[in-house]
Amino acid sequence: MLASPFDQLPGAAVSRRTCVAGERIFSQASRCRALYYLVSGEVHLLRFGSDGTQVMIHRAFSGGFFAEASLFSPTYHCDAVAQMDCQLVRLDKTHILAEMKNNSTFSAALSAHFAHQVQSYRRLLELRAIKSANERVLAAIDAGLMGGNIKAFASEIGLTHEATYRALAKATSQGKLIKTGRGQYQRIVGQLPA
Amino acid sequence: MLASPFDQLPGAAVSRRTCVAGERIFSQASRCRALYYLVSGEVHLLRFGSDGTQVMIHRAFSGGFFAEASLFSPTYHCDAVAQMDCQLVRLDKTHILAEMKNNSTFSAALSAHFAHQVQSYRRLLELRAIKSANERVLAAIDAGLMGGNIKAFASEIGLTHEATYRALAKATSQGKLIKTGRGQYQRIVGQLPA
DNA sequence: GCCTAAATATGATTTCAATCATAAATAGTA
DNA sequence: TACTATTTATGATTGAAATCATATTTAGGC
Repeated sequence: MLASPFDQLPGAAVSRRTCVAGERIFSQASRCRALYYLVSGEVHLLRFGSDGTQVMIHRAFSGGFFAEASLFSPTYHCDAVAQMDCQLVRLDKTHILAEMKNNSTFSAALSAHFAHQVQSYRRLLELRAIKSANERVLAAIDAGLMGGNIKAFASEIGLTHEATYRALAKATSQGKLIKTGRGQYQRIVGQLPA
Repeated sequence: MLASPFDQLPGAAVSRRTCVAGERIFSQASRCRALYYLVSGEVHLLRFGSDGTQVMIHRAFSGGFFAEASLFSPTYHCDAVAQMDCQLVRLDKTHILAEMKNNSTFSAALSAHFAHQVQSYRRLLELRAIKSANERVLAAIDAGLMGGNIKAFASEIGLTHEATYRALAKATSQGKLIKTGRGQYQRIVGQLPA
């Protein structure tokens, strides 16, 4: 089941595919022909700087989209790498652009979708501006960014995994988190700001 | 003259206003009724964290928009502060939402506008992930982010102004920049990556 | 079940931007 | 013009995260 507004698209625009862990779904600078909906699995969007350092630009989970912003771009501007076996829905770019012309409800919903993305990037920017690793990690957990993997979480919030592990350990010793298992932490809600 | 796609709006949606340097155009959490086009001047969008630190979320210059992403939000999620005397165009939110329903060309263009914003935030995120202050400053100049004021530039790229001045001085001494005046620097294009 | 690889975790050291301090140049203003 | 505030600029010190190193635990493949 596709999420709004893409559920309004004609059948010809939609096709299913699977990919295995580690697979590159598309690469930076390659021609952009589609965007994707993730049915299950996890996909990371990565950009490689001129010095070889990689930046995680987006983490897509089940029920999320990726590469939407490339709709208006002739080429992809990042790499998409499956972090595990994934089921995904391919949404053809030309069909989407056509639907936008014909269906104002669809384009209005698409605008809203992008506007929310803009806001989430602003929140991420705000989060990454927190200098203290300890505070940043807690704020990120409160923002619901810690899904599953600590290393990916660390990368998303702009810290090394070492600094993240240390912050998690410290917050746990301070009673701000409880450790429910290896790599599993839960926020003590009583500590949330009023 | 309004930039696309907002030039398609009916006259009733559009009104002009001016504001003076330092004026707060809107505040975080206040009701969102309009978005703005900047005819002349400069406006900063700032968010204040729970610890009091402020983050620059966006810098709008002549010919740019701000608060577009709040179109689908009942309240503003940041403060807008005029950095100098400004002329701006107020675009009524309800009119825009109505136009989106009726005019698919308008909504398609609006989607494209937001998609480009998403991409520019991704570029900013990538830029801010560059750890070395020296490299970050040069990358930011190459990305065309240095407009006018060094302190605002420093804030936009997530560095202190001291670190930014030092990086500018160092790059100048290394011949990567030329200093054309107090606070005025120009990139030596021969040094750009191939 | 064994072997390898990756994630989790923590210790030691270094590095570099933040911070604190200060000064000169400029802009604004009374 | 004199006075104040701000920006530009640089020096000294500090602190905290990056880096390097090394176990341990877990997951996955054969």
